[in-house]
Amino acid sequence: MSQQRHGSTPGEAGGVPAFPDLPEATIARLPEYLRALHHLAETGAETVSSEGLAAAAGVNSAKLRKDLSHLGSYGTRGVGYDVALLVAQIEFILGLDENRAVCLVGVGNLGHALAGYAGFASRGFRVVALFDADPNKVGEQINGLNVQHIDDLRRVAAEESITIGVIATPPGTAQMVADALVAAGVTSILNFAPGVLSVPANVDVRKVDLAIELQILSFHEHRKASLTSLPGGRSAAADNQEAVGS
Amino acid sequence: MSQQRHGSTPGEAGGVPAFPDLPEATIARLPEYLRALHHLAETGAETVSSEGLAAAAGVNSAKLRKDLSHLGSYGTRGVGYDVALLVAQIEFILGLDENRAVCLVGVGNLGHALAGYAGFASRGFRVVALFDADPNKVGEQINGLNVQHIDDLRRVAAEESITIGVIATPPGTAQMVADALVAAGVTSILNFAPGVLSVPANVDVRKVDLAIELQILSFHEHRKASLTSLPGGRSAAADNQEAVGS
DNA sequence: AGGCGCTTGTGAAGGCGTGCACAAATCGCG
DNA sequence: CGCGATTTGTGCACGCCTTCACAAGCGCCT
Ligand SMILES: NC(=O)c1ccc[n+]([C@@H]2O[C@H](COP(=O)([O-])OP(=O)(O)OC[C@H]3O[C@@H](n4cnc5c(N)ncnc54)[C@H](O)[C@@H]3O)[C@@H](O)[C@H]2O)c1
Ligand SMILES: NC(=O)c1ccc[n+]([C@@H]2O[C@H](COP(=O)([O-])OP(=O)(O)OC[C@H]3O[C@@H](n4cnc5c(N)ncnc54)[C@H](O)[C@@H]3O)[C@@H](O)[C@H]2O)c1
Repeated sequence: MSQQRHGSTPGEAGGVPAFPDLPEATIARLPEYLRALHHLAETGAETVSSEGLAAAAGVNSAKLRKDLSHLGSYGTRGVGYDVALLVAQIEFILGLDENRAVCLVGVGNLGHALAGYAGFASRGFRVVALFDADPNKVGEQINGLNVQHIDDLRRVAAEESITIGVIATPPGTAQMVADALVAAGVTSILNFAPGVLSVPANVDVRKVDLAIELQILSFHEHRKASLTSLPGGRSAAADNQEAVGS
Repeated sequence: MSQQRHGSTPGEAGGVPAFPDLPEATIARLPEYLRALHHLAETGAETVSSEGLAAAAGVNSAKLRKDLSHLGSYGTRGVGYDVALLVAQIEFILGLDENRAVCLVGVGNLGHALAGYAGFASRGFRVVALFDADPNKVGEQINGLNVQHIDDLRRVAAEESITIGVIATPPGTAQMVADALVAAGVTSILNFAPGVLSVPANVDVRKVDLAIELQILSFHEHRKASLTSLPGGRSAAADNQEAVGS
């Protein structure tokens, strides 16, 4: 999904096994495990079984075990995983202990909501700067942060050691903004503008496109509707439980 | 990813090949092709080669051809694909010609931005209702739509034939809202609240979690940082081009 | 101390997705 | 009318991911 780079292992010299080299599919699930673990920790659980954690994260338990085994897992047979320990492990692997600095470009409709979102801070990130090109927006105060002009991006990024940038500008300017981010030293981009970004090979891009998500859902709606000729009516054959709830 | 259901092919009776039964990976890319095609159509192109379209969509051309071949493709060897025809085909497959009705639950920070987003309407969807539980929000007018109380969901959903619901409420109430949506007949849910939803097997859920996206990026940052001991500096070895730009 | 139940970690198999490489098809031109 | 250039559609091989099934390990209870 999205535009990833990550070839296979580069010809790593024989020394320290610098990094576990986890499968992409696994690292994409770690954040979900982490969220579930935090939730469990709040309820006072000291340990979890792979079954329990898997249910809380919405995955197969075998998959979970294999995922955790990849990072040289700390589990105890017959008991389960130590919640606190696992949280620390995953946070380290994801690099969340570094509390990375993030900047947001484009403080419009969406950007405004993102700038005020508490979920960033609570999950390992600091939004340290907001940028916009509109002179009317520059100077505006949002959630304790000043909106700055996009031309200051390079300077501010250097000052604050920003490595992650979020793009929330109109599609037409997204590539321009991406170029500016890259020039400012950003090496990871989260893009909300529809369209494909072109970036150097050392820069990672992840894309969030709402319309695409809806269109995928629409396809399945279409498919379901075309099967109404079959029996079965609309009985809700619920099969999974263990809702995370609050 | 996310929580999908879609087992393999159910024991379909011998009759009409009701639906192409496309691979999930393919249908996840169709929307991107569609966006690229619309862009091409605006520039006046009548046909595209697989190479051209693939570049515009940011994928391998072989993959694109295989994807299109799955839907009994309309391409001409030696020429390429007819843009208008392909647009119509993909829109039909995705069910976008039905202009599906969508409702949004939770008109807070994020919900407000979503409610005002023009990208829904322009890409095949009608946002026909907004719901919230907060009496202060009910009655508010956003983008020509009235915010209604969540208790009216069932009635309105029936009246407007709503099949897709978007959840933008706090995590603690997301499951409750999902249950309400399902009870109201919604069979596809796009969820912005972190956490796992439990729904009947006939309901599709897709999840958008910003923090997860950032954490995946963070991992790669962490990995990159751990490789600074290697040569290579920061030369930007750009390898892909064909930016979509405006 | 020994046995029993529980849970992890993993070997192996199967399925899915990707990308190469090429045959088949079509167009345009001489 | 035939030929070459071009581009699609796909057979095939490879690798990744998922899932089952089970041996190995751990703690508790007797
Ligand atoms: N609003 C939504 O709910 C929503 C949902 C999904 C995707 N998106 C996408 O997110 C992007 C932003 O949407 P929006 O509704 O917030 O649009 P918007 O027009 O409200 O905001 C865009 C902001 O970007 C700023 N901007 C424009 N060019 C810029 C530049 N070169 N540098 C810095 N800032 C610049 C503008 O001044 C404006 O403040 C769009 O690409 C849209 O397609 C929006
Ligand atoms: N704000 C963001 O940028 C952002 C980004 C990513 C994810 N999210 C997630 O999206 C969700 C909403 O975020 P937000 O910032 O808009 O929160 P918010 O608190 O601003 O808005 C939540 C809204 O939901 C309404 N609500 C609460 N319970 C309800 C119920 N049972 N039925 C109907 N409406 C109900 C509230 O009245 C409120 O208007 C959260 O789960 C958040 O984690 C937000």
